[in-house]
Amino acid sequence: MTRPAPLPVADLAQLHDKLLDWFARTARDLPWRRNASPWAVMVSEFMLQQTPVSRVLPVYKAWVQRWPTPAALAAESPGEAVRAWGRLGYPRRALRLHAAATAIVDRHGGEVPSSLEDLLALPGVGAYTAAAVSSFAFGGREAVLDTNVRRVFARVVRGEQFPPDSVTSAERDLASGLLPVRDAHRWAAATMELGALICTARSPRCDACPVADLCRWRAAGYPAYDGPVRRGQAWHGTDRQCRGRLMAVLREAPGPVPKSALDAAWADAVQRERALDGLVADGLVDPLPDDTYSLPR
DNA sequence: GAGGCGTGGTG
DNA sequence: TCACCAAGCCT
Repeated sequence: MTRPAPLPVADLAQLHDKLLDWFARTARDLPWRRNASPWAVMVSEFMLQQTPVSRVLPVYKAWVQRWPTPAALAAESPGEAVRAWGRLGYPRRALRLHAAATAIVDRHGGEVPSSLEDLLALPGVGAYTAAAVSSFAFGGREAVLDTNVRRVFARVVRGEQFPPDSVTSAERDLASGLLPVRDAHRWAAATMELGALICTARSPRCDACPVADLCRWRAAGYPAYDGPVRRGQAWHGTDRQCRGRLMAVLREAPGPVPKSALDAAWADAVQRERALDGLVADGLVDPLPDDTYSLPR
């Protein structure tokens, strides 16, 4: 695998200046960017994992109003967190955010920790979220590698349409090497914003791109992605769809539901039982002694 | 490391 | 229409 030549220092300086300037002029006014507390930033990052901004906005606002601190969330049942998660998807995130709040109260006196190590030790916090909270909540200088940043760097620096399937050490090294000495947290937000709004996966708006003149993918004539075929996520008829139906029944009920209510949500009994067992194993559903089911208490 | 895990907007 | 895609994490 040949590596692209490193970006000349002059080009790197231009990249920094142009992108930071573009971001300063055009950044979206998102609530978690408006002097939000570290906890609010963490809530937004959990919600934004694999979920678009537009769908996160209303749920985020309700959450930070209802649970303005880790202690406030930790004082509730995990089931309330799952219910308030609504239709954001991946409800295990709600469970993990609740567990993270509890850990923050237990281990950090109720204050979101600022070190990468402490953040990574929290449930539901991986490499991306730890770096994002460090950067956006505390102004830390960390390489923030999300799907947007990876695509931007693949194109602008490596000259390729898409990054590899999973994060490589080469990508981490590249991202670290590109970090500006100052304003690294703005750089992180700017590269994410460029990927989200301009350098998009399907139809990039190169005419509006502030660094189009530096982009190696553009200079190379937009060569098509040359790598393994990426598998789409199956959905119709899968256990995931079934789990979603069962969770919807539980979310919408005010309390425990009879087994019959779950049975009515999915026809295939074998698959339904398997999915329900999985939800119980995940801690998303509590089977009660009277043969009813509820969100975890 | 590959696969499982929700949901809805979009080209 | 219907795959594809979206600020990943965990096992």
